Amino acid sequence: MNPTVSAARPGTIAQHAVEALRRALTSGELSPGDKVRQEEIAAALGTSLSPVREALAILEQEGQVTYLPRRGYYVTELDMDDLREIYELRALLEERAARRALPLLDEDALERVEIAARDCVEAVDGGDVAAELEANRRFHFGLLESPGQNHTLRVIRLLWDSTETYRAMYYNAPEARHEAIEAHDRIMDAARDHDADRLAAELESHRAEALLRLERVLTEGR
Amino acid sequence: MNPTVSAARPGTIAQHAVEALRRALTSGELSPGDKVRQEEIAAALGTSLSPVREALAILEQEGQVTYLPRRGYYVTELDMDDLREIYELRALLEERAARRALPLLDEDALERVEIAARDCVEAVDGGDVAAELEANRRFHFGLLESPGQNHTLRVIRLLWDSTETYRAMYYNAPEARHEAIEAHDRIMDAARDHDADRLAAELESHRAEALLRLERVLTEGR
DNA sequence: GTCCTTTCGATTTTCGAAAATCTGCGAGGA
DNA sequence: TCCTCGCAGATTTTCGAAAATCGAAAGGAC
Repeated sequence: MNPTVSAARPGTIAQHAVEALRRALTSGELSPGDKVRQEEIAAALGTSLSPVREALAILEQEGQVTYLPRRGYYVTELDMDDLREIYELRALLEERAARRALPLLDEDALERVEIAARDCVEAVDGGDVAAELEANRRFHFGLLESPGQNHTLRVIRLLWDSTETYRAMYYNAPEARHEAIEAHDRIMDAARDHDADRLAAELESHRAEALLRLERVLTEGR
Repeated sequence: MNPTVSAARPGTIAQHAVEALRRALTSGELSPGDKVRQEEIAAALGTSLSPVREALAILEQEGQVTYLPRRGYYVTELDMDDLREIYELRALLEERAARRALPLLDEDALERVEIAARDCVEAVDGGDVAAELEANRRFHFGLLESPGQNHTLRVIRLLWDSTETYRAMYYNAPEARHEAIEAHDRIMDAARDHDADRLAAELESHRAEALLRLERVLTEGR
């Protein structure tokens, strides 16, 4: 009935903690190698340790933090080899998923992707990295979602999750974000034309570009 | 000093709970669709709820249990379409991983795989499904492990984890287990010869056989 | 008879504190 | 000087109980 009242009912505190930690990771509050102090997080969220711990257990499975028993959780550090491997896996799985999904994309689905693309533009203009990351995901997964690919998408999502921290790093460069927008246009075109080969090629070059930028960020950052 | 006493010192209680839950899943104590009562598990392990919850959060990420906020955890149910999709993904990723690892396998690595194969035989003879599952994993991952494939293996492990419950189901049939042993011999031969094409083909037929048996178990079980 | 509300026991979720373990530092000895 | 040992504070891990929520049964109202 009342949208403003019922809005404040998403899930558990643990889920809230997962989201908060994700934000901390993408905003740079937590950087690769940092130790994650449970009490600190709990205090910042105004909760006890239990939900924080559950959230960390989840993020550990996603590869965003690394767990050392009785020593705590640390923000996962990836080197260029890790990123390359993950991007190769993504290439393999995403091309396959995109080719399967493309013929099944109806006007509705394309519409949603289009909206996601626009949200990307908006987020870039507003300089909102978090919103950009979210809309970017919506864009890419919108192209892949199709019946019978749930597990494939779960795996791809895992790969995205484990590199989210680093993706956020290069999105801080404005020119990278603008270039991503243009790539999205080309991808969108190919999707609208239902041209699988072109779509695959555009997605590949989009990924390759991202990897290249990551390399730059990583080598100069160190 | 005392091996029986000092044996109980691997990790945290939460990790212990993960293993216990895995055992319950593969032994059939917990079947697909079952609700997992936290208190029940905690009582069985003689612990409080916190470690159980953490364990469940981990298994949820692996896909072995499904979480419904404020309603609890349920053992994940997979249908034939799910299993087919997961096996296709495995085929894609494992062939790639095997081809990359094969040239890098040294005598030591092959030795470890050989031992795993023997442990499989032993477990089959002893009728120990849990030991068979463990040795079987050691066998297959021993062929894939190689530098620069950590993330690939992480993904493959995820795919194995999410079907572990079902793999345990068909390993209850003795003829399936003996057939697996023979397949392992052929796979081992190909690996020793460093014949990538033959290895890939043998792995593929091993997987296809497993999927076929799963189909039988699933259709008659229902 | 059907639909809606109320209530109760069961279960999940969160808390706050106790217990266990780790890290860093400084004293004592080679 | 370098190393080992052991203590003190910080941090993680686990516990036991309180709070919140859910599902189902019971009780009306129409």
